[in-house]
Amino acid sequence: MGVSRRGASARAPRTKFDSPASRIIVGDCVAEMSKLPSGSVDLVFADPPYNLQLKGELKRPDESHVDAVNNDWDKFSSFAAYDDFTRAWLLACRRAMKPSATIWVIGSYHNIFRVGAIMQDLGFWVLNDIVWRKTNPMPNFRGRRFTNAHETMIWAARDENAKGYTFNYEALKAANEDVQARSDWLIPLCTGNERLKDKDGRKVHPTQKPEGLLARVLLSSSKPGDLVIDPFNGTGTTGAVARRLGRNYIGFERDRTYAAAAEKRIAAIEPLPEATLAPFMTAREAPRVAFSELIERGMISPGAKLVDAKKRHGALVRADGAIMLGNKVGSIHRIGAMAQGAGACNGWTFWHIETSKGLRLIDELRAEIRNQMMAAG
Amino acid sequence: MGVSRRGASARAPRTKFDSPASRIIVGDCVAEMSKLPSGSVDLVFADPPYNLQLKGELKRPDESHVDAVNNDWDKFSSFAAYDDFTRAWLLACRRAMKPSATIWVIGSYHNIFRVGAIMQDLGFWVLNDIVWRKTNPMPNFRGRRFTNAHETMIWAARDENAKGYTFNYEALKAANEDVQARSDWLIPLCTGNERLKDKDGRKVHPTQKPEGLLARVLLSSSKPGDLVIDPFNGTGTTGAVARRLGRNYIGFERDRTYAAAAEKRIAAIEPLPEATLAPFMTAREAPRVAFSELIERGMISPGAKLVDAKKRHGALVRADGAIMLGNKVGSIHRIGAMAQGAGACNGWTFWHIETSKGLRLIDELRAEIRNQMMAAG
DNA sequence: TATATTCCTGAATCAGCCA
DNA sequence: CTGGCTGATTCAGGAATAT
Repeated sequence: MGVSRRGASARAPRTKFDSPASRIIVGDCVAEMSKLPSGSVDLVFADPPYNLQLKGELKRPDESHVDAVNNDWDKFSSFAAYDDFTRAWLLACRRAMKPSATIWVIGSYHNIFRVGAIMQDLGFWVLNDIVWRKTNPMPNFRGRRFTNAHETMIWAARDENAKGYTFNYEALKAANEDVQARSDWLIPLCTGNERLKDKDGRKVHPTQKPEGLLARVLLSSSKPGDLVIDPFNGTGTTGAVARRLGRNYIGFERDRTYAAAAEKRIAAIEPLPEATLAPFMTAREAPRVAFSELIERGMISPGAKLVDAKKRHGALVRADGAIMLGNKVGSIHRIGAMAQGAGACNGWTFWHIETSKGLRLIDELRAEIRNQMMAAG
Repeated sequence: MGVSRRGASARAPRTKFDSPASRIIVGDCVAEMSKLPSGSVDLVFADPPYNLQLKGELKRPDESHVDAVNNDWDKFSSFAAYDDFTRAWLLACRRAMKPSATIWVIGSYHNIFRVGAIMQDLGFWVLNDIVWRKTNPMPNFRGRRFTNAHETMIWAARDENAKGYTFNYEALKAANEDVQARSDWLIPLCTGNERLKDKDGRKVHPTQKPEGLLARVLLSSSKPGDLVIDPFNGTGTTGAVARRLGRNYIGFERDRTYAAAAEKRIAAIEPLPEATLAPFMTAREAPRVAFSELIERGMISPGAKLVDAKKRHGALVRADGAIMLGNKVGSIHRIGAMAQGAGACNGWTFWHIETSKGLRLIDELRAEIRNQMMAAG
C-alpha cells in the first residue's frame, strides 16, 4: 500500500499532548482520498500541476539554460483533459471535507482560471483569492511580458452556506500591527537550505513551495489538532509545516522519490510547544454570559439604574434580567438600540452602572464572571 | 444611433498631428462591436460586470450603511447565464481585434476565473495576469475573511501564435528604476475630484476605475495613434486616458446616463503633446541593419578580418556579407556561436574590426548607420 | 490662517445559535 | 428550515468642520 506512519493514526483525534500524526500515502490521490472517511478533513491544501504548456528551451541572455518544469506529471493533452483531472481530484477532496472545512488551491495564470471556474461549478464557495507576491521572482528573459512576480491561491468553503469555518482573524490581525490581514502576501521563494536537494545537489522537486507560505495558510485557517491533507504532497512542505504547527497530516503522492524525500523531511521536524500554538481566546469564542447572571451573582441589583457613557439615557434593571426604558421593556441590546434610535446595539459596551468611583461598564462585570469561569476550568 | 463624434473618424488612421478621435456608441456592445471592421482594433480594455451575487445589507461596525453594487446590470440568473454573456462579448472583441492586438479584462474572484477559462477556451493566449493592489481597499467589516485588497486583470493575445503585439518593455523598465515591470501594481482607488459625481454629489457609477490603472495599461501595451475600444465604457475612464495619451477610442455603453457623463468627461481632456508620447526607440524596434550594409557603405571591406574582444578567434569578411571561420561560412551570429561553441551569439556585440586606434565593435558601426537613418526621417 | 478633529466612503459573494 | 435574538466587527485617505 505504500503507506508509512509516524506516531499515532491520523484518524484518531489528537489529545492535548499528542504529537501530531503525519502520513504519506503513495498512490493516486483520487483513489486514495476516496478511502478516507467522508467529512473527516478540516483543511485541504493543493498544489496541482500547473499545465504550463512550455515549448522548446529557454535561455537567459547570458546563454545559460533555464531549468524549467518539464516533468511528465505536468503534461496534459488538452484543456479538456486538464479539466477532467481537476474535477476528479476536487470532487475527491470535497467528499473528504467536513462541512466546515475549507480548501486552498495554488496556481498560476496557466491553470488557476480553469481551477477556479471548476471549483465554482462544483459548489465550492470562494472566500478569497490570495496573491503570493514573490520578493525574488524569475525575470522575464525575453522582455516580452511583465515579470511574472506572483502566484494565486483560491481559498474556498465547501458550500455557499457552510457555517463555522476556521479563520483566525484576531491572531492574524495581532500579528500584522493590529491591522486586518490583506489578500496580498509578500513572501520569498523557497531557496537555500530550505530547498530539498538530492545527493548531486540538484533540486528534488521543481516547484517546492516556501514554508512561510504554508505557515500563513495553516495559521490563518486551521487549528492545532486539525486534520490537514494535501493531494499533491511533493516534497511535503504542507506536511512539514503542519507537523511543526501541531496539525495532523495526510499527504498523497504518486512518485516514490518525492514521497521518500518528504518522509525524511517531515520526520526531522520538531513540533512547536503547545503553548506557542494555543489558540487565541477571542471575543467571539469567549463563553456566553447572560445579563441575568450579573443579577444572580449580586453584581447588579434589581431596580438599579443603567446609563450610557454620557448619561443621556437611563434604564431600570428588572428582576428577570430585562431592562426598562420609559414603558419599553427588553434586553440590554434591544433597549440600547432603541435609546440610540439605532438598528442594533451591543448592550454590554453601551450600558454602565453608577458606582462611588464613577461609571462602570457592565462589560467589565461580564469579564469578571468569565475570568472565574476560566479559572474553574 | 446614439453615436457621437469628436474630431476625425476613429477609423481613419491618425496622422502625425491629428487629435485623437473618441466616440461613444450607445447600445449593446455585442451588436455594436459586430459593426466594426473585423481586424481593426489594436487594444481592448474590458471591465465587465463582476456578478457579485450580493445578498442582504451590510453595515459597518458603526452601523453605517455600505453602499454596495446593486445595479441590474450586475445581476445574472446563474453561472451559465454569466458564461454565455461572457462568451458573446469576448467573441465580438476577438473578431474586431487585429491579429497583433491584445486584450485586457479586469475582474475579482467572483468572475475572473470564469472569464479566464472562457478566454482560454476561445483561443486567447494569456500573456500575464496582473494584480491591481489597492492602497486603500474597503476593510472586511465582519472579520470573517482577508481584506479583499486587490483585483485581477488578464492580459492576453488574440491567438497562441500571435506575432508582433505591442509591449513597451524598455519604456516600462526605464520608468521603473531600470528594473523590469512586475505583475503586481500598487495603485489607489478612484476618489476625490477624479470620481465623477452627479449634481447631488452621488457617485455616477459604482465601479469607476482609477485613471492611473488605465494609464499603465495603455502605456504598456499600445502606441499613440492606436485604436483602443472598451465594450463596457461606463464613465469613460478608458476613453479619457486614451485621449490624453493620443490613442483613438471607441466605447460601447447601454446606459445613456453613463454615456452622457463619459462624453462630457472625455471632451474636457487635453491630449498630451506629441513629444511626451513619442514611442521609446527600443533596441527591438530600432531599424534593422544588415551586416552587408556596413560593406556597402564602405565601413568594412571584403577581406577584412573580424576578431573577438580577446582576439582568440578571427574570421574573414566575404563580399556577400557572410563571414568565414576556417572553412565554415555563415552569418556573423552563426559563426560567432560556432567560435564559442555556444548555441547562439549576437554577432553585433561579439565581433570587432582592428583599427589604428585598437579594436572597434561592429555594433558601433551599426549605430552610426542607425543615426543616419533617424536623421533622414 | 493653521491645526485638530470628525465625518464619509470605497466592486462585499461579511454570524451563529436556539427555539 | 425559518425566525428571532445575541452581540461582534473597519482601513486609508480625502473632505468637511471645529478649535
